[in-house]
Amino acid sequence: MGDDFWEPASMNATVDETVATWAAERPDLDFASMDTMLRIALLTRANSSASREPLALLGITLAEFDVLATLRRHGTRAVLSPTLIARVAMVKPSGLSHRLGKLESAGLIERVADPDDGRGLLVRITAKGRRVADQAVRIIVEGHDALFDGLDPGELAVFRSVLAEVLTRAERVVGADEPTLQGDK
Amino acid sequence: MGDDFWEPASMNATVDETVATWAAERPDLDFASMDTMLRIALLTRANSSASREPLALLGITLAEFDVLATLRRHGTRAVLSPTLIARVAMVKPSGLSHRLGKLESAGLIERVADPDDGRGLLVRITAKGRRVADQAVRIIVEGHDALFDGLDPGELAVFRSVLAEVLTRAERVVGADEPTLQGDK
DNA sequence: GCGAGATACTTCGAAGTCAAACTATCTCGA
DNA sequence: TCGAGATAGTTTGACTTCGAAGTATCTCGC
Repeated sequence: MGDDFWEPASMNATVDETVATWAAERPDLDFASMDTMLRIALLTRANSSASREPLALLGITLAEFDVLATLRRHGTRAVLSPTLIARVAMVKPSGLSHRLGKLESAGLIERVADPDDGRGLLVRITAKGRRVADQAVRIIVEGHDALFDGLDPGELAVFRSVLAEVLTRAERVVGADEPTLQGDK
Repeated sequence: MGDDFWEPASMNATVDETVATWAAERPDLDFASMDTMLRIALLTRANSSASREPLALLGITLAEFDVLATLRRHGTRAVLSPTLIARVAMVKPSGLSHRLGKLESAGLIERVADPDDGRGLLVRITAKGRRVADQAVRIIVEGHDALFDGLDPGELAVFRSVLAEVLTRAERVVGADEPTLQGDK
């Protein structure tokens, strides 16, 4: 093989190439599942990439959107504790403090003392934060829709049911060693 | 709704809850695609999590496995340039230097000067690196297989074809703004 | 009441990645 | 042959996240 067989290459082609080279070196293994999981990983990555720029225009990162969205979708006047937000957003409390700090500096949220618990805080989204969240979620949803628009409804239904099943299995695997699943790096 | 409705919660349930709360607050938007993409993102995350521990037993991280695997699957005596590896592994050259440094310290790879290009290096996997890569890929493949084992072949075929189509679309979207796709944070 | 242990959140330090700057070398036209 | 511009790889600095330690406050049995 030459060694410039690597043009920019599409993601689908990258997966094909990866699996093909593995299969040639390790004919004893079946790489069909790896093929699928590689595509899923690349899809996740591409999707995150695609969101980054439009969100940056709104002044937030995807990580910050996660937090802002959690607040926004729980209602206009909802107040949530950092602990709760961290659990839903699947971030460690230590990481959340930083995100909340940035969101607060940007005037998108407010932290106030919890009147019922001297240790606790309550996080509330501001009017500005609500506007940003509403614009952001529209962008996110449009991006997602573009990926599935026009696909055969029957095939899509199968896709979703298989996905749910696989996710259930993945959970069981992770949960086996580790009661709470978290971070991937 | 109470505010302790958040037990550990399964990933599928987390997605259901997220989409349901969004739908309640923004009935003007359709969250079906977000539902699917959330599950895909969580699956990616869970899958990475699941690999981390077994790979740690072999003394490598998932990121290092990416590099080691790239070398391994290109043949026992293949020598690749860092630039090529970075492209295939979709890492910036700056990030790759660090990974190669760690792999070299661990004795899993070697970097030698490229005889044909004074600027370049050639990276070669060592015998030890090959052993680690072979053990690691078996672990990875077994993990992937567990996610799909026993599913209906017809449904799986549909799942894979939809996935490939969606990945193609994702690529087009990203590629529109950005010639090379990369990093997700 | 009181004190031991649990819980809420933050801060600090370590690790990993990217962008940008830097050094060295190569390519190619004049 | 020379030199301008491209290319290979590393280094540095900024940023983000996690784990662990730290501070403050709550809970509950005595």
